[in-house]
Amino acid sequence: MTNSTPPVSHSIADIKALIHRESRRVTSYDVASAAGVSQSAVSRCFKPGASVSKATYARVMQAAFELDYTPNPAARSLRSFGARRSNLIALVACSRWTLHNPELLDELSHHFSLRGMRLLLFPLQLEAGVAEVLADIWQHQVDGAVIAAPVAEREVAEFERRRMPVVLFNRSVRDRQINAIVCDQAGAARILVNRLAAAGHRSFAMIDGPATSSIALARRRGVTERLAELGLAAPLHVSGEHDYASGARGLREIIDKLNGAPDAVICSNDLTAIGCLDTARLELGLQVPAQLSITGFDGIAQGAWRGYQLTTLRQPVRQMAQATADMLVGLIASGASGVERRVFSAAVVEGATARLGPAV
Amino acid sequence: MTNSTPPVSHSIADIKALIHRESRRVTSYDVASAAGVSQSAVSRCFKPGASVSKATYARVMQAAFELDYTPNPAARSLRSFGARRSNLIALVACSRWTLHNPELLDELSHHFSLRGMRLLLFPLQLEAGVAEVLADIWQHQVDGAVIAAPVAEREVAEFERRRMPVVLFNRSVRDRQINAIVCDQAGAARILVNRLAAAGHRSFAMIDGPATSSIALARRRGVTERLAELGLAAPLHVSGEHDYASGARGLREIIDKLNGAPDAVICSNDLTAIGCLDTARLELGLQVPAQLSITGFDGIAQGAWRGYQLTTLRQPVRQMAQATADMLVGLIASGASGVERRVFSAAVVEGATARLGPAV
DNA sequence: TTGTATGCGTTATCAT
DNA sequence: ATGATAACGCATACAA
Repeated sequence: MTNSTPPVSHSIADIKALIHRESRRVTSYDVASAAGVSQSAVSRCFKPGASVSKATYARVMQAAFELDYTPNPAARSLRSFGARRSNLIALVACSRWTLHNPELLDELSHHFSLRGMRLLLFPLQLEAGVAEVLADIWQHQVDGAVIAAPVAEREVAEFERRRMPVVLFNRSVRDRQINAIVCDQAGAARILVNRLAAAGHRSFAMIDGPATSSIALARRRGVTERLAELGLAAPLHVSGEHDYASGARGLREIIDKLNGAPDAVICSNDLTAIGCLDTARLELGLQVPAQLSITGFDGIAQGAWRGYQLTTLRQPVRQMAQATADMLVGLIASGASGVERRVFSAAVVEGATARLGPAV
Repeated sequence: MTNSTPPVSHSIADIKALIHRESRRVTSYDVASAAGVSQSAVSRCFKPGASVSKATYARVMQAAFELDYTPNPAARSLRSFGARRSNLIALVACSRWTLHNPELLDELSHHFSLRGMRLLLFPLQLEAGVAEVLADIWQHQVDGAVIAAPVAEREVAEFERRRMPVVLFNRSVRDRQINAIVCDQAGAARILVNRLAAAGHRSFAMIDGPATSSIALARRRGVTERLAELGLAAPLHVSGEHDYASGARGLREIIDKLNGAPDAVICSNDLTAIGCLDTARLELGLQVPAQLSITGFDGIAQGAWRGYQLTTLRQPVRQMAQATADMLVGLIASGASGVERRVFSAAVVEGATARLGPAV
């Protein structure tokens, strides 16, 4: 009895040489040839739960390993109709918000990773609209999208027409119900105003965020409405861009217009608040919070730095990110179209830059 | 005379209905049918520089627009041999470094966008290796990869075998030449030491970065070697993780071990330096830079905040990011395998947290 | 369990 | 300039 190789199989070396000569990638046919089986057998070995004999499976996997074979996802997604998933999620976000919230990107990619999906980045200029990247998103055949940027009703309709699942992160669209994970900005703002008012603050100023930001809008609305309800004077609004410089510029403008400092400056985000705080203490020599209370929104890491201990409203970013991943993955898996909106609450971080009264 | 439709073309509405009924995506055949041309004609209209008549082009594009047609990239990449591009770039990076460098992500995605490529995120735990995401990278058929994380020689070999272009960002691999964009960390460290020594500092301590970080290693090496060359005592090294807390912990450990403050603490990055600075001033009541000089590395935005004005070494991140995109796109386009290494220099940011002598 | 044959949507080649 | 047709690599229905 002599040793014999399987009838049709070629040697690994020969196949590698062939592939190299033709300068192409390894295909399932190559693996089949190396393992002495048919191409469909190889395909089955890579499909979880297919019916393959132990022996065949072992031979195929061995050959696949030696040839560095990976199924071509393009061909795979081309073939299977229902399952043509790219496992790609588009993340459309304004650089500012996303990048100054390391936690967000971190947590989002983590939770999507756990489900075998990866984030494809579509960064926008500060508060630019998603319109400019829409075409690109279609091109890349993503399975779904997370949008943390201003969206118009028209654009949401586009996603719907193409049946692409979308979850809005901390954004909303006028006149349209859409899946979203949000933090109750207005509610948080109201609580903040309550506690500032309870501590005796009477004159307020606010450094706003970008005009196109629905987050900034909601924060402003919450502040303004609650102050009115409490019978306090409307706050002085100055514009800002949610960055450090806006805080410095904003405070100077406020003091200029009021001919002095108000009791409290509510900043539309933490970065602005930090800029405001530095200017108040270091440039204007104001005692914070003794002479002037300064608050932010977000709860970014820098706010907790020893020199700041910013009084702010912390959004549960990690939970929100997880909820976003959960929701989007669910939508992709089920193909469902029911609209859901999950609202999280911000928590007051007492910090040391504002005098706060007791919670009501 | 009755109204008549063109011979072969069907109405947009009919086609849309058909597609909806069969619950599938729009294909070039649909567009062809709507425009009354062949499928090849449609294909040509989407290929830049193909020969199509004005009239045909217009009709096809109109139909494509009305049907929301986008060429299927899977099918496209399946067919074209040389040009089977996914237009995807893998960005493998440690969350810490990437996320605390908004500029990096910003600039990288910007420059790749200009060339029609998008970043696919493969974030790693702090200083984890790329091994764990390798399989995922192959799966996604990216055109190339930017790696800003620790890589082993073995892993680089994998990329080479699969002929996937790679550019290392601010990293290097032992015993292997590989395309890279780097900043001369050791050189920068030497310059820093020169200027600190010139200002009279004699006793040095250093808060290191993660042991696996080649950046941290290079910085430490530069500091140590230059101090030795100048005949000064070796610095006290304490470990750190390139974060804010490490700076605070590190300084306490240094003072504990030395029974007092050294002349200068060189921190392995800005975040650490800021933590160190806050602790020195606010917890220990030290005068910086009068009693103690503190320096960082990187040149992050927060270091320039009014309260810090950190003395540091600024890496030209934007230029480096652009160079990275240039190099990787070049490698992908040419298929070349020549190894290139572009080295940038860091610039001293004088700041206000260290006494510096004149540049030599 | 295994192999054969077919189609996914596109681009490229070749006629016309 | 345009249309027919052959791949591309894989998954699957079906036959064996």
